[in-house]
Amino acid sequence: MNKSEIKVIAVLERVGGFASAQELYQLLQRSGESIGLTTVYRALQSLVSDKIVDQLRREDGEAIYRLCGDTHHHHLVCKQCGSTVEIEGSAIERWTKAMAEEHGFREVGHTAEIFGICPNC
Amino acid sequence: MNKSEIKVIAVLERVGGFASAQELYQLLQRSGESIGLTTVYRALQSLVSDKIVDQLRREDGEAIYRLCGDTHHHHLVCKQCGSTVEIEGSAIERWTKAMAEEHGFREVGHTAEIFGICPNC
DNA sequence: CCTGAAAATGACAATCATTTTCATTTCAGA
DNA sequence: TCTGAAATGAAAATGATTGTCATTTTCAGG
Repeated sequence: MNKSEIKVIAVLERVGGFASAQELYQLLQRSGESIGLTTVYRALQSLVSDKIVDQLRREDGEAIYRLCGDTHHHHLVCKQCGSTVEIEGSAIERWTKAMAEEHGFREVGHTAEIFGICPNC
Repeated sequence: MNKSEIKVIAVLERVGGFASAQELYQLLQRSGESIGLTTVYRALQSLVSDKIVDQLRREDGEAIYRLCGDTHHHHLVCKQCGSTVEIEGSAIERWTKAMAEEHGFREVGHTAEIFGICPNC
């Protein structure tokens, strides 16, 4: 675990959810850290293979990362204005577990998002 | 529905599962079809938005496609080998509706996927 | 048959995330 | 202080996907 990895973990903590490598890089830049994009990618790879960070994919194929073991939440996203509401997802957790068990899958995770039009729009 | 889309559907039928745009393009070339890569991409986009084809992502971010079944389903995806199982998601449908109602959202849709390691891996 | 507008096509270039390369810097231990 | 391996990051390479645009095909109406 080197300095870069620690910096990356720190941003991920601040973010509190998923973020792409490019986003993390920009956040680090803005907060005055001197770190290159290449290094961010390398730190993320390393953290993923150490199972400290979870990696999955956005719909457009971009990789997104978050700290493992986060008690994560889900989002209700407005298609018009982009505002988001954090929502509770214990139903999803149960569904994930049930489906995984039914099909013999191990080490399961999931993604779930709801999008629509918010009351203000 | 134009000629290209029909060609693409035909290959997808032959493949019988997931394939990337590049793979489909090569298969079409090998079977003597005259079709450009751009056109394959366009046909796939169109088929996806018409819900004739399902699109999701390999672990490396490459998009893969296959013919839709007729029911709205979700996927259980193996992180290692990429094999997928269609799963039932009525719990998700209910959750989506409930959350949307609670927060006053209209015209809601959702995405949900479970990923893990399958019994064979 | 024509004919022209609209849709479809595909070669090529552009984009963008990610990876590779490689020269330089850091730093722990001798 | 010296030394070599690991870390760093700028820049180039890669590879999937998308955008551009000139050409071709389709086809309805004359």
